[in-house]
Amino acid sequence: MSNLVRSAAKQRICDAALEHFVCYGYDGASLQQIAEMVGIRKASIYAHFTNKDALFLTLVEDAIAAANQFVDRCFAKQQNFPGQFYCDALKQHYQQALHFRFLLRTAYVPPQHLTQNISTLYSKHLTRCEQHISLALSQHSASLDVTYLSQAYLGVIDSLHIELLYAGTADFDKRLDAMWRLFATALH
Amino acid sequence: MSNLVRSAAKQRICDAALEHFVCYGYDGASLQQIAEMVGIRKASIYAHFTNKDALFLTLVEDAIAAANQFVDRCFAKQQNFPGQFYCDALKQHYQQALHFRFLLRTAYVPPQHLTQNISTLYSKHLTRCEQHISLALSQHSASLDVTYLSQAYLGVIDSLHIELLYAGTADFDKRLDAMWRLFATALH
Amino acid sequence: MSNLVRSAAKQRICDAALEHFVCYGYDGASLQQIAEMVGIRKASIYAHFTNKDALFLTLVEDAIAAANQFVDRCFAKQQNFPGQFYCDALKQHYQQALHFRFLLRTAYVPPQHLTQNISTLYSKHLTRCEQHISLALSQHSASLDVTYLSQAYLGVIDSLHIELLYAGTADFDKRLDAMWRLFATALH
Amino acid sequence: MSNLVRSAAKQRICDAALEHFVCYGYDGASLQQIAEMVGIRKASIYAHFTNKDALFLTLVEDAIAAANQFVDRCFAKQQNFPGQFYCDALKQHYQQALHFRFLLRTAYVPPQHLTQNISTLYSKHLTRCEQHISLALSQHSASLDVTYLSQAYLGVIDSLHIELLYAGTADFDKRLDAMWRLFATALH
DNA sequence: GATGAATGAGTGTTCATTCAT
DNA sequence: TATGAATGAACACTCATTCAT
Repeated sequence: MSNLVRSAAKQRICDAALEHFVCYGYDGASLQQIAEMVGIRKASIYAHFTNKDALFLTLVEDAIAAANQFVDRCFAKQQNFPGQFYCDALKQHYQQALHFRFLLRTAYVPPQHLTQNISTLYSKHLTRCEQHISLALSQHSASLDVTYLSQAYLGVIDSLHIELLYAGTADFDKRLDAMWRLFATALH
Repeated sequence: MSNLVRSAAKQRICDAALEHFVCYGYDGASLQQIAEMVGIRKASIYAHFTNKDALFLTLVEDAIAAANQFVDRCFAKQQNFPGQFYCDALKQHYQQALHFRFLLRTAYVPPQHLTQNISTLYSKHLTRCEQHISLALSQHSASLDVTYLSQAYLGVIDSLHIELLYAGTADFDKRLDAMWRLFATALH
Repeated sequence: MSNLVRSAAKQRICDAALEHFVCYGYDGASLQQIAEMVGIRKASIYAHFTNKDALFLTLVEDAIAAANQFVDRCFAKQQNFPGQFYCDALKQHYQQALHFRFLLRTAYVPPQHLTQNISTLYSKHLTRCEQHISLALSQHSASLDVTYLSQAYLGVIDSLHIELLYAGTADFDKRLDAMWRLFATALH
Repeated sequence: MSNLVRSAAKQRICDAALEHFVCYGYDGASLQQIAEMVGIRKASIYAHFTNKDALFLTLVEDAIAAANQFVDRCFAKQQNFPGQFYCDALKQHYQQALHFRFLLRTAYVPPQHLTQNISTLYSKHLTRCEQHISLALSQHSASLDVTYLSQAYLGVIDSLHIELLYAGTADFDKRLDAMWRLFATALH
């Protein structure tokens, strides 16, 4: 949001850092190794970010922004059932979007000293998801219990997220089928 | 499994370490601080555990064992619907059992170099959960689609876990109501 | 001496650096912070000074020049007793002239690798002070032991300097009264 | 005061650090170089001191304690004039006692962030000096203006200190003669 | 079983300085 | 004249681990 334009060098640092943080988490990550991935010296990172926290939080903000865009795009599509497109798109999204993997592990298990910041950012994303599903449900059928179903949908989403986070895409389809069948049943 | 009996000193280290790991995770934790919590010197930890990994994995095994006991006990109870007791007990369990919090964050976001070990241990717990719910479902009604509902139940559980991990117990009841209503609907 | 005229930017750097060095000393000072005070980038300092040493020594020279001017002006005044005006003016001078504070701490405790340079510069100032007081003493009364009293006067000055350096102006009057009474007694 | 006994290794660190700090000051000093002087690794210093500040402040406390002992011993001696022995002993003390050199530069020009601590410690030493000279003066002659002469004596001391700090022992005798003659004159 | 002392490797971070622009 | 980016060197400090006692 703040940095619409990012220098090539800065972006390369972000890309490398994202990959590294996905792998090792905040505490397990090392600026030295990130610098090596980029092909620069560790000190050069500080020409672009004031410290490790700033770099990490930049990635969090990026990931949140991308997550917002993703959910917006999914709910903008024409779909048979409320929220179906998002669920169906999750698997491919997880495989392609590194920042999504980053966001999952970071939102659920943030570094202790950044818990507050990250929670504030992520909760906004959750609210946006809730608004999307609420609207879609109310448009789908006037007789639905929107409050209950919205909560249930968010629970379904979390369930799919965890499947990806814990097991990757291997058994995702099975989980998706089960959870969606659960949700679709409740829609009738 | 290996240590049925544990010296008082060793147990005190485990207790402190558990609390510390829950707070900071494997990489963010420091043996120095754990020793301080116990009131011993850092080097003394090595009189009980060969290294940080061994201490951590001991806690993982403890947590898994406790999780197994917990799920066993829950499914041993008389219950109206399959798996209902476990869901209802989660909130209090989370508040009381530190090893449960530990297990959640550790299973979903393990330290990179222990991913394999932890996954192996946790997947056995998952299998046990699956067996419990499968049995309960088949005993509840012969006409149920056990395979589907078991998967759905595991998804529901994950959803509740994440609610606890991310938001604690604050909004847990809302999530529990929604997810259980979803599941109960599918039982009919 | 070298730069009779100084660009506005260069002078602003000098002003900020002086304040910063007064506060933190050579080793404790950071060009980064000095640049921030001026509102420029760190690299821009190098458009005006070849390095940190050059900047620092420029300030030393400035401070010495100002100290010379100050002692010259003081001894040019009509005064009841030799050197009295300088002593009386010290307190206000310390409060107003940052370069005086800078000179005190720098002359007495210089950075190790510049000790020689600074000592050379400052000793010239000391000699000038000695000449002033010697002349004033010999003009005051032909019967005075000028050599002894000059040395004593320099000692009195150092004593007042240290009072300012260590305790600021809080208890300066008390020290000034005592030292001047000592010196005045010796004049009779 | 707190550590009556100090392990040999810890004392060797103190000795090396004292010498290094005398030479380079707090900000100019490096734990790496101190460790090299001792013949240990940098990290080993932290087995004895929690950080650089703690090491430095230990030396300050040592130096203050030694300064207190020194002034006590000097004023315990039989002397012709109040405070004469201390003044006469300063030169040799400066040559022999590294902690005295350390105390001079540290008390007059302390590292910014420790100014408060050091000032508190040093001012107690100043008070002790003042009490010594006050007592000696009042015992020397009932007709003396003890308040004025005590202040003057402290000024004389500062003057001698600065001579040592700035010029070492080279011209000390000249300064001592002049200042003491000044003070002795005032005693009559 | 516990610890004081030590250490090699590593941390994030700051430093003064350079250089192409 | 100014600066964005980079860098080698150094910084204080923490890490898990070892070992003699």
